[in-house]
Amino acid sequence: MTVADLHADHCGDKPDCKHGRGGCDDCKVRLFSVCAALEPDELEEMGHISQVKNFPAKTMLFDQGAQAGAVFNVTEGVVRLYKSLPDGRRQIVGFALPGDFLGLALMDRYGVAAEAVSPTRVCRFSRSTFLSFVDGKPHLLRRLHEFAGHELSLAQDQMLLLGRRNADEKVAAFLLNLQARYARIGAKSVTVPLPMSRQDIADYLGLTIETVSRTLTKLAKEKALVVVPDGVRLLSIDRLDNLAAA
Amino acid sequence: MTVADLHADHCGDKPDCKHGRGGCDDCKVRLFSVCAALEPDELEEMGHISQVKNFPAKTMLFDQGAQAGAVFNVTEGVVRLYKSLPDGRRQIVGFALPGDFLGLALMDRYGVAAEAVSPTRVCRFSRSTFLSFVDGKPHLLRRLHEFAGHELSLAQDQMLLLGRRNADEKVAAFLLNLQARYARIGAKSVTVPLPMSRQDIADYLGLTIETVSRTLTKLAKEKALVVVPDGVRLLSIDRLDNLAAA
DNA sequence: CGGTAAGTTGAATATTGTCAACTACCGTGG
DNA sequence: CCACGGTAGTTGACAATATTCAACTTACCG
Repeated sequence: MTVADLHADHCGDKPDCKHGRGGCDDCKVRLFSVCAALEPDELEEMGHISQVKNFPAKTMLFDQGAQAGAVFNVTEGVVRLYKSLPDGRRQIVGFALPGDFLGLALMDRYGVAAEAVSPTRVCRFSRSTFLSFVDGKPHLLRRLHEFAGHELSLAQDQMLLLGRRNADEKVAAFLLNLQARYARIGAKSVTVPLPMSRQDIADYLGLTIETVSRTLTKLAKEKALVVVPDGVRLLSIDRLDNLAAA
Repeated sequence: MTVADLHADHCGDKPDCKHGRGGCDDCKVRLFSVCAALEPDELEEMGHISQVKNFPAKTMLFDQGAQAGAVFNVTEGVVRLYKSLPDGRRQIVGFALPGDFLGLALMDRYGVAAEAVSPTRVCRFSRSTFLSFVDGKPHLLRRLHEFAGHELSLAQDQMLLLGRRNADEKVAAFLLNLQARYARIGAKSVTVPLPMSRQDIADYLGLTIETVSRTLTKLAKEKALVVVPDGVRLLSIDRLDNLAAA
């Protein structure tokens, strides 16, 4: 897993394109994903019921409120998960990175919409097939539940951020958080790629695009970071940590 | 289940007081709680491993970050779940009502703190005992996972509220939400009890106590509601719905 | 009663949002 | 290869919403 995997190479612009190569055995995210709970024979079966699929940037994986026909395991790329108000205001509730599972709740409708931020590759499972697969595999269900618990915990952190932190703190926490998540999947670096737009960041942090931009400029002036193309380089983790202080 | 059950009668001020009476059979929240997934014999066993416990208002059930020694099923009362920043800022991430389960994630540490808002009664389970109990009962684990998925969905709604709604919309959504939750547990009424303080409401909505107060006054002036002791009476659901518009 | 905690209201302030102009970047096509 | 057009991002001036600080009222409990 490298920073390069934040962008899946894809076959032209076709949203689906099955690659013959690569089963679950050499899947780069297997150990971070729900699949790590599986025995070798189960993993084999998992490979049979899944379908590799590519989504170019800006394409939608599924829409909020739609019948949940499938669940997904992200293997490459970045996905934004969001909710919208009727008047167009948008709140991004999370960015899914390689290893993340979409449709964790296993509910019959999607609670959020999902769009590829960068070219994305996923393992796709029909929801009903996946449900049958899970049935009778309590260890997999336990793993899914662990993931859900983790998601819930992240959501609660984000509530604290949205409700009680100012713009500086929000941006600092966001960058450190993203850095930590990249590190977990093996892309440890002080240069944090930001494949998502300023608007995405704003909609994630409950700010406007202008405030995000100003805050980054301010942090750059303070020598806490440098804005680079499609990312930031963190200069003073201390300074940022201090702002983000959990 | 009535509005009265939002306050548990309790034995003096002792935080623990086992009532001999009442097993799971005549539990008022059984059908709303995780227990509804259980077979009669399992329910019987559940009764044996649980302990009824009372928490007077303002007492803490558990603290953020503490070793998760127990999980709880709330049967009466209201509990606030919150996270705090080092400087004292607080974000309430949810209010638990009768039927709600605390410690759903089954993680080894509590991610949030929990305090009784009103006198509260719970079924308490040692976490390890509960884990053993769940082990080998996939239908119960499924039920817990459903609850977790629901919690996650609520958390995402709350993110949208915190990040993208103004004060009026926040308060209106909060009141309607609470009314709907009371209705689900059988306390349907246009008079919405507010056992929690204005500070609690503010910390839940990402506002200050003054803004909450002003907003309620404003909505009262608009004849959308009337502020009554320990609650509000909703006069114009339409007007509030319009503000809260999901 | 008297004292404390909770809630309301007002005036001033501040942070963030809005609107608008401007700049940088990137791919396309002449 | 450079010009063009479009998108994304930055910056500035001003406005608005919510916060802060403070006074005051009300309700509650001993």
